[in-house]
Amino acid sequence: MHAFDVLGDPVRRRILEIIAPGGVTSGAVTDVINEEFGISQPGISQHLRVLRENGFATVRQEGTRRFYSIDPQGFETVSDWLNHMEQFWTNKLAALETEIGRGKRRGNTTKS
Amino acid sequence: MHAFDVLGDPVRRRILEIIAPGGVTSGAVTDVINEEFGISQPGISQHLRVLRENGFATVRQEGTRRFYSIDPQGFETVSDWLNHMEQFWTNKLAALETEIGRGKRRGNTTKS
DNA sequence: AAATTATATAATCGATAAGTTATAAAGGAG
DNA sequence: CTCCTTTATAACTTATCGATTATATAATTT
Repeated sequence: MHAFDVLGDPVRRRILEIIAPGGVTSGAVTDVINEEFGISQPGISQHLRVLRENGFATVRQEGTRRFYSIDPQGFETVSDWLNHMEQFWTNKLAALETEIGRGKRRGNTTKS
Repeated sequence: MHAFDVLGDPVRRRILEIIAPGGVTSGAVTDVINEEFGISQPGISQHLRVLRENGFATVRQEGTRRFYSIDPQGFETVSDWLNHMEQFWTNKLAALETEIGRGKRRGNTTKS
């Protein structure tokens, strides 16, 4: 499974947000995800597995608990590809914003 | 379909690379993708549609040809989320690199 | 007008991902 | 040792995605 596919799932993106501070137990993740998405413990465990196996999460086991943290590895792949493409879309975006900033401003809220 | 899912497909990522310079015809895209992935014209057309409908590509029609270019919009979504998460994984990455740079390799537990 | 070129859409099919329920494994508590 | 707790895995089902073939649309050429 490609790194982008891993991030394609909203549950997995949410899990990454939850474990971002680091050292979050599987159970804590399960509580939040179950509350927000209504999916079962095994379903969540499988998402955690996907994150592990694709270098987005690391685990530290302590007794019966498993503490999850973000693994930067997985992010590198997506970051690298985006950086590779970035010159193209950021140029376009910058050009677009300049255009807007010049002639046709109406209700502009941002100072620059 | 979420922006990350759009980028999850290798064919679509390749198409974006191809149209990155801008003003590339559907036919030109088809030639390259067909050569590299061996998939048919309709298959490629459908990928172009996904890119269009999700704000990753724009089209300019001229006669019977359609010229594709990158639309920065789609990238913004993924970029925003990654920036939102970035502090967590870049900190970790930086820490990791510093550690390696100092030659602290004792107790190495990387899975590789 | 008919044929050709360029591209998109429709219908369909097979693979796979994401969920479910049921169960296993393994560490503490009583 | 037996019973919870915590987490993971297995087996299965269903929905969705990506491909194919066939066809439509629309501009251009003959």
